[in-house]
Amino acid sequence: MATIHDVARVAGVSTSTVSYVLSGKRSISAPTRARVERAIKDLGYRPHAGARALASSRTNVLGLVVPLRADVNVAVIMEFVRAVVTRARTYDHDVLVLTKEEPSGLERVTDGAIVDAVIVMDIESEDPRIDLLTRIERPVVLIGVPNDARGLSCVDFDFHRASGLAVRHLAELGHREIALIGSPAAAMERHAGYADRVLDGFRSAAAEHGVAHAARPCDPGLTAVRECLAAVRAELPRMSGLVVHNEAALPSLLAALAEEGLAVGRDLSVVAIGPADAARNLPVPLTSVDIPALEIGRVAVDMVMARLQAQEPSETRLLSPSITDRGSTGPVRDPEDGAHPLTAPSSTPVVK
Amino acid sequence: MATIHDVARVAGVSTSTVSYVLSGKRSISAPTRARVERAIKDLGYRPHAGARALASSRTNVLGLVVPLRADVNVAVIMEFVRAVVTRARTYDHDVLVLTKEEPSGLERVTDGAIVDAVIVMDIESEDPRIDLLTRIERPVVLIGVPNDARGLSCVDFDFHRASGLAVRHLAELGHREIALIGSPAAAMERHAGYADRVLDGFRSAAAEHGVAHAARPCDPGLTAVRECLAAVRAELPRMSGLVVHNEAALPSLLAALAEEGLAVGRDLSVVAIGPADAARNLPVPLTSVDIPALEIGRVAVDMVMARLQAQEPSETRLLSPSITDRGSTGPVRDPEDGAHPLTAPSSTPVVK
DNA sequence: CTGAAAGCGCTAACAC
DNA sequence: GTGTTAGCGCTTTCAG
Repeated sequence: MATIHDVARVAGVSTSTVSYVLSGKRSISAPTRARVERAIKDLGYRPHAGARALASSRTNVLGLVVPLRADVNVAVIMEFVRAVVTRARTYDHDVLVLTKEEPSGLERVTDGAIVDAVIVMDIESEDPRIDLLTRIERPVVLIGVPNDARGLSCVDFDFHRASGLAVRHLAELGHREIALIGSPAAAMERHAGYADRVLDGFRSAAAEHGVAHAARPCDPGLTAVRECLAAVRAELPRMSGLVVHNEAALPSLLAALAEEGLAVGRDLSVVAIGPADAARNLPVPLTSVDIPALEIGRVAVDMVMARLQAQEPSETRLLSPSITDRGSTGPVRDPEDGAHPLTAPSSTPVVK
Repeated sequence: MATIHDVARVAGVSTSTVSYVLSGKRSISAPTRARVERAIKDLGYRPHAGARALASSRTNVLGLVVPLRADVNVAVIMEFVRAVVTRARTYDHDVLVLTKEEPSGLERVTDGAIVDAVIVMDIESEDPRIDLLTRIERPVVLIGVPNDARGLSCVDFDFHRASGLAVRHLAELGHREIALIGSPAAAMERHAGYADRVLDGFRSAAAEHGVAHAARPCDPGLTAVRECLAAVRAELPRMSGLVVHNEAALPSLLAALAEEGLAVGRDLSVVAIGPADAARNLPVPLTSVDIPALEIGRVAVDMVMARLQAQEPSETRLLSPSITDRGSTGPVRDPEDGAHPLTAPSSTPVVK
């Protein structure tokens, strides 16, 4: 590989001139610049990343801590990664992936000057890594908001308002008894972060709109979903609207409802909270509050890069939710209009 | 941050001794080693990655090219990434993610000495990147097998035998008319790689076992699935077994079959080809030929590391398929036993 | 507007 | 078994 010396020789200038042409940190006369650029092109020169990192203490690499064992969310995580990698490239940075599972991966890459800054995904309310993160002397941005951020910057989707929005949507359609089908119990306990906030938002919005409500965690299997529905109905006999924050359980939920002969959008309204394509690629497309993973990843990179270029105060940014109607919700059915869904299957037969 | 000089000073040795303690490339007396290790710990010393890379021309970073826009497969891709990152750590390497979409990401990181070697996912039969890859003067391992590997090493799941195995399973249960529900048409054309091989394996195994067969690409929606089933039945009126190589369409497929009142495993046998948890977390768990993404990723790293440590000849490794019975297949039903599924719904009513 | 040269922190000959 | 030292390729003062 050609070095900066080769370029300098071919262009008939000094190595520092080549360096400055590359960095733009001092003005270069047009003809000189042209000769240097010519030489660079001719030689196919690329600066050696290690040498550059050594001399400048900048690696142009961002560390991204990813929860690779995440039970649910695979799709969302991929979106984040995609967004972060793509956005990082616009700042001429690459992305090094660290697993949440490697105990001291963060210290390793920050102390070893492997990365310039870090983005940490999947932050829990009482995340045990916060302490360590505050000690890192490099820009850090969290995707997720812990209870006490200790001066670290965060970005996240506003899950509280997201479930509130779902509730309002149902309430405005006249639904008076609605339920939240949440993440699997295990995830709910662990990821207290967004699971908690979805639950809070659900409850306060339901109270605000004066609708009766119940919430249940749920596993992805059909049996679990059936049990979950039964439990909900025991509490809310006239339940007519569902908010589902559980990507993996959606197929089983739709199957369970179909079994009962309930037409989604007519007999029962369903709003999902999750990535848009999880809601789209189902037997019945679902109205949903889409998690803007791309946007979150983009913002995370912007924040971390801003802090790499200048000393900025820490901040927390919450992205606003919006709802996309895909037809799985509708006005509550007038009870006079026919038997109650729970009592007897609706008029839409399932067997054709 | 402490440097190797600080360590040397504190331990009362020369920097080279510290370096050799770290690398183990020459023998060090026990007491010296102990003093050095003590100093390293006390100072919290970590070698500077850039300096090390500059001096040794090894970065301890692997490049992984990921298809971030992949239409299907998100789960499989995440598994690969997880496997690669985890395995790379056992060789003290980190992983830098590149997108398949960045035009010359590979040259950039290899020419710039950002990575030591590369693993490239999602290889197509006539992959346009092959040419470029052969030009890289670093170890390269492909996940996927192109028609002409031009001396590059490859790992992949044996998709040909995988669908063959699915067919054999159905044939042995007595099914005489079976169909393949494949990837979306778009993916089938693009990813010619595994999609083609699944199709080939399906056809030759069907011919070998003397069963009538048909194959169709399919999109994930319910409408698309219904049309696909109808098309298949037009060709194979007594179709009783399905091989599905399309993760995203599974929920809709199960919904469509339920609509018709067909009980999976009884009235119709279904074998999926895909990641295990896609087959597990469905309303009806599916018997499937599981794609061993973890194993593939692991092997890819092993292969690339072997080539980093020594000059090895190129090779292609195909991982053997095996089938996991989750109850979605069963003996073909005796036609005398009742009306044919297509003619009239089976005896299992759907509305309860 | 350009050049010379001093490091950046580490590795690996080359000594002994 | 250990120390000395010459780079690795680049950035960035310091000079002009």
